[in-house]
Amino acid sequence: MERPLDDTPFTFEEPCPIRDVLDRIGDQWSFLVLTGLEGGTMRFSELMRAIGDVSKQMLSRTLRRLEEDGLVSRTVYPEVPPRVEYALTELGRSLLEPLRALIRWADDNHRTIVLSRRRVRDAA
Amino acid sequence: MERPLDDTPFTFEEPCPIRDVLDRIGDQWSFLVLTGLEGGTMRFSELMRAIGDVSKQMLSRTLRRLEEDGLVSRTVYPEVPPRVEYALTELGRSLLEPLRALIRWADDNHRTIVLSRRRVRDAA
DNA sequence: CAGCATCCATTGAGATACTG
DNA sequence: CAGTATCTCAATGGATGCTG
Repeated sequence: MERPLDDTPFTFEEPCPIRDVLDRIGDQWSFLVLTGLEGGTMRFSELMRAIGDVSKQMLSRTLRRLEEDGLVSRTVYPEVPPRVEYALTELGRSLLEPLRALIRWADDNHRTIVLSRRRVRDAA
Repeated sequence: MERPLDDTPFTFEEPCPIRDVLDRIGDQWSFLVLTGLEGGTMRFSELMRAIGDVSKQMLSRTLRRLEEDGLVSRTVYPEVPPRVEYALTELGRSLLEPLRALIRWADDNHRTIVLSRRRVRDAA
């Protein structure tokens, strides 16, 4: 919910910074795009191959949103055939830091989570 | 997508730990619940008030999943009226660490993101 | 109080086809 | 090559009412 229960006329753009950020990187692809660009500039099709199972539809949408948020830059080279390169901005790179901490945690604890899930399932 | 494009018979439960974790905390409420429990044990209705705009439906679902994953513990006191207390497990508390780094980043950079978004919108 | 069942609205995401 | 447009389906999430 963007709005509280009552209809107080909020003047802030976004009620909660963290929700806003998590909504973005929490979607299916933003995170993968961000980490995919970690190594440097990439073209649309390169990103597509790197991620593997993303449709151009979703990759396109995701990149556009990341660009809007200023996390990713987009450079079009007016050639034929067209070439478009994506890269992390300074802001995007800075987000990678806390993201890496999360990745590390996920790697370290995923097994435990899967086992916990299974235990619950088996009990049911 | 849980599966790659080809139909290689994967035997792993979950192909990608990070996606799996982000799917969880990336949903609308898990993150709020986790941080809500940061201060210690809380009852269902307390959590509800603390978060503010979550329905009991969603709070219930969220807690159940977090419990399944072993991030939150649930203790039922057989009283009338019933009392149920939720708390972070050791695992849950450990997740809070990298999460806090993300929160910090969000706080620090949210303004920049909002401004970037607006700039793009205004240009259009 | 806690929380499940049901129903409904919104959004996410895939497939496909078309364009500069 | 790098997208956009359209359509469709599945998953998320909200509202409400009922129960132990």
